[in-house]
Amino acid sequence: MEDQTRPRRERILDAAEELFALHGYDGVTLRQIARRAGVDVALANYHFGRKLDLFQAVFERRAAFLNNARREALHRCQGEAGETGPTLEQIIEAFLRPLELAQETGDTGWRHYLALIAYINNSPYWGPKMMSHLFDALVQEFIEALGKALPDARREDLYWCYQNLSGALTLTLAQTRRIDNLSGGLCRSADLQAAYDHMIPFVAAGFRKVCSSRAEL
Amino acid sequence: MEDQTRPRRERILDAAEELFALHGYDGVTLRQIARRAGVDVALANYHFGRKLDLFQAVFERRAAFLNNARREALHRCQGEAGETGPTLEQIIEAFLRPLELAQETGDTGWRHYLALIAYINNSPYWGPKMMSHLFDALVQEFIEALGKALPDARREDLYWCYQNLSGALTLTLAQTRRIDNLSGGLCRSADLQAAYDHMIPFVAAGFRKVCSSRAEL
DNA sequence: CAGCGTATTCAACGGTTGTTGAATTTGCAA
DNA sequence: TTGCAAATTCAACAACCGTTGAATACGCTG
Repeated sequence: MEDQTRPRRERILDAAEELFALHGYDGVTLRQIARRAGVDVALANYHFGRKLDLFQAVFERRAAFLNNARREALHRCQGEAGETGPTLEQIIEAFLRPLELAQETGDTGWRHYLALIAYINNSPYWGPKMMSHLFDALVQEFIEALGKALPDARREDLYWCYQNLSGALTLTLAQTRRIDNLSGGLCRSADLQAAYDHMIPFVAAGFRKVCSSRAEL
Repeated sequence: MEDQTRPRRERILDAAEELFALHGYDGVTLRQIARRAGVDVALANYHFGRKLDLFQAVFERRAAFLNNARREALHRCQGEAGETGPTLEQIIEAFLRPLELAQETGDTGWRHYLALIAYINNSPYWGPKMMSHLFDALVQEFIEALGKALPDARREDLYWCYQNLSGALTLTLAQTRRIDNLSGGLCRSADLQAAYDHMIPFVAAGFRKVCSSRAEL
């Protein structure tokens, strides 16, 4: 059920990550988590304290790594672009590809982790409590870069476009397999390369349309 | 807390709708719902049976009305367009505007209902169980229409673009107020007209970019 | 092997959950 | 008013929840 050689503390995080991503915070029991980790119930409390602290520990385990990967991708494309700055597509690519890479790792934990991010980002309850603490600084950096690539954009238009990007990304991270059913098997949620290969030009075209000079809405 | 003149059965649905939208299925107690409705716990079971049946009753109450409104909007723009068929923007408008209209009603129940739709659409657990039953027929009609407006589009590209549209819409329906914080008050989640006025050209440009003739990804 | 701190389990607690059957109230027809 | 069915409440059930303190096992240093 779970790799019995890993340290128990990690196994609890793994199990919590997966189950929280699938059923949400209230849909999962500490006893379910413990059973999946092959561990006694009380051990979760011993290592993490209250249930809510375990929930947050799951986020913090991978947050720094993920933010660094995305920030480095942005800085790299900025460095390569030089004076003129990177193109819209390059910025969006820097924002999205690190996620695809993480999802395609052998470590399935990343898939669960990003599905969990999708869960809180879409939740009116958790979203305000957790998203800004985790991602605000990084997102503002990207919006800054997008503004330079679209010099005529109004500030508010950039934020609305970012919300559209964030929503499209969130649904892909959630891995609901809805597109599998809808397309009759023609598209598969698990085909992440196809997902991002379609998302990047889609989103870039949207930004350009809405944020180009003197665009009338 | 809740309009005491409405029939109790409706008040239970109202309370369930609002609380489920905010906290999800497992995050809400039948006792919380009953208290909010000003009613005894057992009454929910009397009217709806198990908790899961109440959950589904919430969806079915407004599903037919919503699907009819969107289908009529599509048929209307198809009728007006005549031979050539409606433009991409007109189809997307028919898909989205009925939602904006519902959200802007005095009836706040619609806002909660659509936030609940966002919750299940983004959930790996509920999505497959509920979305296709509720919306598949309607969505296929829209994809059909989109395919006619983009005659060179490959079938799979249409579905991937629809997923991007669905994601952007879902995050807006969820009403998480994240954009309010992120933009420092410049944009407000509650400003639905601004949300849809930005979403429609954004999405239309994305479809065109990805689905136009011989586009290379 | 002794000793000691950490990791893990055991057993139990008070509180809450969904659900139910019986009792009570309500609304309306005869 | 009586009678009867639908609506609503009351009281209680077994099951499960998160959490805790004490007891046990483990892993290391001396």
